[in-house]
Amino acid sequence: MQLGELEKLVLQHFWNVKEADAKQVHKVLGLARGNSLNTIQSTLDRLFKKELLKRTKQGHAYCYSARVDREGLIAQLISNVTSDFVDDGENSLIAAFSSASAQLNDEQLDTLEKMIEKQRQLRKERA
Amino acid sequence: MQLGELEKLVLQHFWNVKEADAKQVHKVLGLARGNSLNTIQSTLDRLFKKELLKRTKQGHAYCYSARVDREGLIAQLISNVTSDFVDDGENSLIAAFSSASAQLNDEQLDTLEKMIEKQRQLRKERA
DNA sequence: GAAAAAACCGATTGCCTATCGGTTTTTGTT
DNA sequence: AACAAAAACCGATAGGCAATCGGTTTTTTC
Repeated sequence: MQLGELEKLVLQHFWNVKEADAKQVHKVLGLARGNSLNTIQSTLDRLFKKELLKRTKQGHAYCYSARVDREGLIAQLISNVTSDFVDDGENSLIAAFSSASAQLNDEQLDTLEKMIEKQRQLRKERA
Repeated sequence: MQLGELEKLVLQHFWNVKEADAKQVHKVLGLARGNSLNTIQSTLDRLFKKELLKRTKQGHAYCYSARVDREGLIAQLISNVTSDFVDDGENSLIAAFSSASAQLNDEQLDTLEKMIEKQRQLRKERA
């Protein structure tokens, strides 16, 4: 799946704003870029069809919100873009990690390992 | 950077074959898909311009070979596709790892950690 | 120097994002 | 119910990129 500039901006907007209708998004993003309300609406619709946004009819207008969080989208994008180069079996994200780790230097490997620990910690706290 | 189906096939070919000219690639990949030699040539040229293949004039014809290995390409693709969503600072690959790790379950975190160890081991052996 | 091989050029198709204008549908108000 | 305003929907255009070739020019090789 291919994301354009405006689509990316809109997604990021919804990681800050929880929910908004086309008009509101237009006010925040569209005006600055000189987009018409229609352009924003189309983009919201495209993102909805891509299942990256959800929406509910809020009386008058669709109220959109993120369907995936930033981490989820990143993971999905990585899987998409790497799946053809990776013998999956189960998880192309893991496989991609594995492959890409060859590109990291020692210091970066350390960093990565620390992040794994941090993840584990987070989960313990939530348990 | 955007890769099409044929481009991916060609890249994978060069991870097996070290080097080949258009004719040879066509014989192996093109005929099976019903592509003309020209189509293969164009694709090779596009990949060359994208700096994913290198080539040298081998007397008569260009002889192509991979400029990036599989791991390098995967890393590059991950960086490309995630860089807009990640506060880089230095390495968008690391940042992407970090973000995407939130999507892994405990078992997958273990797997990932083991891979880091394996990487380290590999490097020790090479040192 | 002529035939064959390879490279190069330019055009077409197909897919996708961006962008809107205009029309239809929905809603909210008298 | 009737109307005006708001929102959704439809369809069209433009631009970018992969895929695909035909045809022409340039190199090679006898």
